[in-house]
This record gives sequence, structure tokens and C-alpha cells, in this order.
Amino acid sequence: MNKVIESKNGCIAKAMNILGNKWTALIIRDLYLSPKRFCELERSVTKINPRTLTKRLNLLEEENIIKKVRINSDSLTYCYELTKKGSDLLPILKKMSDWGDKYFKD
Amino acid sequence: MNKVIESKNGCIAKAMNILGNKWTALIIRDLYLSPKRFCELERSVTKINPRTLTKRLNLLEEENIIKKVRINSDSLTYCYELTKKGSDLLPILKKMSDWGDKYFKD
DNA sequence: CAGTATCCTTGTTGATACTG
DNA sequence: CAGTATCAACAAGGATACTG
Repeated sequence: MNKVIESKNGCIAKAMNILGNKWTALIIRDLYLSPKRFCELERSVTKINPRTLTKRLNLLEEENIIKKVRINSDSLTYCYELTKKGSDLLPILKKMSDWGDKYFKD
Repeated sequence: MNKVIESKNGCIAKAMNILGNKWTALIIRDLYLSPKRFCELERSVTKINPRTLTKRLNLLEEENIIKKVRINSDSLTYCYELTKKGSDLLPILKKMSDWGDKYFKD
């Protein structure tokens, strides 16, 4: 039984830098279901305000967790979708969900 | 392929309520290696200050993630160790570490 | 629609000194 | 040793109104 959790120091911190912010887990969960536009996220991530949503999307894009794609060439509307790096966060969220489900039956 | 991540809403948030605070992941990682006393945690979780460590330990104890056990009956020194609920957080940390390791080779 | 700009409130953490 | 007390600093998030 190997008790080493981090193969090297700071790996957990890297993930927490992304997931530790409010709303981020919900944004990723929702984008995993399908790519979404700004206003769709505003609706699916209830209660988030546009300033915060913008900040999250910018950070996630900088970190290459999501990418912003133009819906069609003659439009200025964009759509956000998970990258591979982003969808690789899902196992973490799944483990969180498992834990929450196990210990909070209410 | 099932796209549902949370079996019910709020499960991820429950885990994030615990792990989302600074230092918490490190405390859990260190207590997993072995139970520790306050001053040992102060040393192993470098840079944490006693006020914050106290707050973390109290929260984790309230949430039944750790328990405080008296080292011997005639002493006032205590030791903190993970409960089952606490060690069940480790798979989350492990997934975080895997992700960080995969995407931050530096 | 897709954000940006301002301002404000609150929560979180740190520094430091102190106590039983 | 195992914390507690006090104060300061800062970051994060919310409310709201506005723009191209």
C-alpha cells in the first residue's frame, strides 16, 4: 500500500487553483453536458453574475480548460466547450460527487 | 455513456466546502501519512499560521473528517487523525494529483 | 447578446503577540 | 505545547448599470 498521494508536490494545488474558485465546478459540469454560450451559462449556472462568469471563462480559457469557438463565420457569437484538459477534470468532480453522495444522504 | 456527474445536486459543493479552503488538502494529505499533533502539523504544512491551522482543525473536526484523540490519559496533548469519512477524501486528492501531474510536467 | 465598468461588502488569510 | 486574541491586508464575489 503506497501512501504517496502526490507524485510530486504542487499537483493537487494546480487542480485546486482551477477548481477552488466558486462556480468553476458547475461551469465545467455544465459544459460537459454540451458546449454553451455565455447567456446559456448565465442561466444554467443559476445566480452567477456576468462579471464573475466573465472572470471564470477568461481564466479557464487562459488555462486551456475551455476553448471559445465562433458559432459561424459571419457572427460574433461564441460558444464555450471543454478541451481535453478540461474534460480530464471530470474524474475529480465525479469523485467529489461520490463522496458527497455517500456522506450527505439528506 | 452517462453524462450525469452528480447523482444529485450539491454533492460536489459538499466536497468543495471542505477541500476548497486553503491548506485543507495538505492537512489531509499529511494526516493520511500518519496521525499528527498540532505542532507537527505546523511543521509539515509549511507556512500555515496557528490561527488558520486551528480554524481548519476545528472545521474538519466538526465535519467529522478528523478526530482529536488524547495521546495518553494523564496528558493534555492531543493527536489528530483521519476518520473514515476523511480518508475517503483521498481518492479525490489522488485524482487531482493525477491531473496536475499530467498537465504540468514542469 | 456578450460582455465591461464601478463600487461595495464580505470572507479569508497573514502577522504577531500572548496565555494556561 | 497548543492554542487564543487582535489587528491589518487583501482577495473574492455580489449588485447594478451600462455599452457595442
